[in-house]
Amino acid sequence: MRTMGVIERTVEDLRGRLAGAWRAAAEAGELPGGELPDFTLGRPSEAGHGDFTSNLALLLARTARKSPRAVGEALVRRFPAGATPVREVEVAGPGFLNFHLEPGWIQPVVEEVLRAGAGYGQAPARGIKVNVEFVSANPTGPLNVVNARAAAFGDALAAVLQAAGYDACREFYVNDAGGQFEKLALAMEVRARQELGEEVELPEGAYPGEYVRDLARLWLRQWDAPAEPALRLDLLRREDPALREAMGRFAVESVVEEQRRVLERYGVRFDRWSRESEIRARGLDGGPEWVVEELRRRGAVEEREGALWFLSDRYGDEKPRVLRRSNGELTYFVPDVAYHVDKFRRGFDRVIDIWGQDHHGYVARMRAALAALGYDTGRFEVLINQMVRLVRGGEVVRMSKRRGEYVTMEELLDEVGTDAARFFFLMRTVNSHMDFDLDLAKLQGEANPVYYVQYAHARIASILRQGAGEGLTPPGPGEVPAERLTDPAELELMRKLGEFPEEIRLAAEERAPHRIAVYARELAAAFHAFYTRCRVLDAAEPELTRARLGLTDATRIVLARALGLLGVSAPERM
RNA sequence: GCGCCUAUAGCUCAGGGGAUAGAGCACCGGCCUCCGGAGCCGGGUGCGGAGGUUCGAAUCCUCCUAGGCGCACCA
Repeated sequence: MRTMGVIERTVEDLRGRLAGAWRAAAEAGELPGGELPDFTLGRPSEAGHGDFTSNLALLLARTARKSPRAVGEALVRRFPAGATPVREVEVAGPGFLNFHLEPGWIQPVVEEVLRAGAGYGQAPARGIKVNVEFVSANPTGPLNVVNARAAAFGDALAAVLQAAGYDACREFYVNDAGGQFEKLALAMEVRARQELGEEVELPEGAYPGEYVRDLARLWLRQWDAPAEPALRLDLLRREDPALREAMGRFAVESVVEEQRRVLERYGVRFDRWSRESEIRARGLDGGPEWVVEELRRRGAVEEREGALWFLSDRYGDEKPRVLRRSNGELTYFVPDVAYHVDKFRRGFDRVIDIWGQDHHGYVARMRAALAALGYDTGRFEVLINQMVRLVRGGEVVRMSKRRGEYVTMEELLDEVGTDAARFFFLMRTVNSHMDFDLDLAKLQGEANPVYYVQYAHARIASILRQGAGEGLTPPGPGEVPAERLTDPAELELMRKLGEFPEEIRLAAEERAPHRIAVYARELAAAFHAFYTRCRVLDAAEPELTRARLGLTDATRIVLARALGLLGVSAPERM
């Protein structure tokens, strides 16, 4: 049995008492009985409206044939005593019930945070396995800024899921086979020939990126063949499939290694790197051929014009999709289905994919395939990571992938750093297009929201250092005279601390880690306001100092945890 | 043409049925005898348009407009 946070406890108490007031009023004939409506009990939008507010009177007014305010008055008259110290319940506005509590209600939160430490907000394990697959960039070139956004999002989502009690796995799918691979391998061969001095054009079907030159050069350096260029060129011009394949493999491994390195620099570490080549190699044992046969067995395919079609329109897709082309090759789709089946077979209760906007048209067919194979598609989710435009000096930075011109993820990190990049991406919802202001992200100053939050943490660290120098150490659990914390800024800060567990839960449920970024900013703001109003270290007031040190330390814990979920550092000094 | 996403303050964005719609930037004022001024406080005729549902709509539904992205026997 888990212990509830002070806000959860209070909400439950007030809800119960409000329901009790309704029952009592109904029994007295003041209000109609029947079903209790699904009413809200939450934080009001405005400070003057109390600590909690409810819309119950508004919802009951219709069936009661009374004005909402009259219903409210009846509920207030019957409102029973209980655990939470309620100073006043007022009927306000069109009929809201506003609960004004005694300041003591929130004070236990300091104790809760100090007791839980870094585990504050951590939900107990639910025993639900979630797979989060993200980035999964083609191994044909360096990662770009959209990949950086996906990486920040996927990593933070997994962290938030873990905090919410899920068993989350971060996974990267390497498309190291199929058409893109062939294009890369071909480009390697031609680039190597160019490198050896041959005047040869890059053909249409080859991967155009300039970096393939570097890879070809690296490959040549380690090529196990006679060193004479003429001989080497001769070998390459034979266009030997095995040699080309080897070059392709070399390129893929180099690129994947490079991607892994950049991601690690970004603080993203995957639990698993799955490979399309391995899925393909499985054949009838859960591989692409198995998918085809299983769909056939279930009557979901049709032979037409020499190709094999999956009748995906029977499963919610727009139209049938090709599984095997008339030239005998499987489409990319088939191993991809096998890969998703593999995730379910590995025991994941939920499978979450983060895809780029340009793949959203692919969602319906993947869903259809899983449905046709008998999987519950409610367990499969696709989140779409929208485009990123880089803005510098008020101008959109032009990028063209076709011409191989784009800002790489690494260049982005060089320019603004990991903390700013991650925080900027995570301030936004994932499914809306975003402008990334490079100038703002680079600013080491007040304008930059990431520093605002980090500054709060550094400031706390500084206070604690200063206090330690004066023999004023933060109190442990059980040593905080929290009843001394009554300033509005202190109450607001405690309230924010209390909201953290719920924020984690909502961020996980809504797949919205940006909630944590927004929360971190709000928590930092609440601390800065507290700091300005309330002096922490005051030798003349040892009790108050102890209480405020406890609150300060609790804020440090939660700020560090929130930043940690986002993958942003929480510096002691800046 | 069809589908998905988006449209909120001058700019970048939160808010996804509740009261007077928020924050940062920018702009204009204040605030250090004192723990870090990378801070605090104050300053706002904004929900693309039109209908609809509702006691109540930025939020839900329909249509329209604008932008992005898809709609291969590519991946």
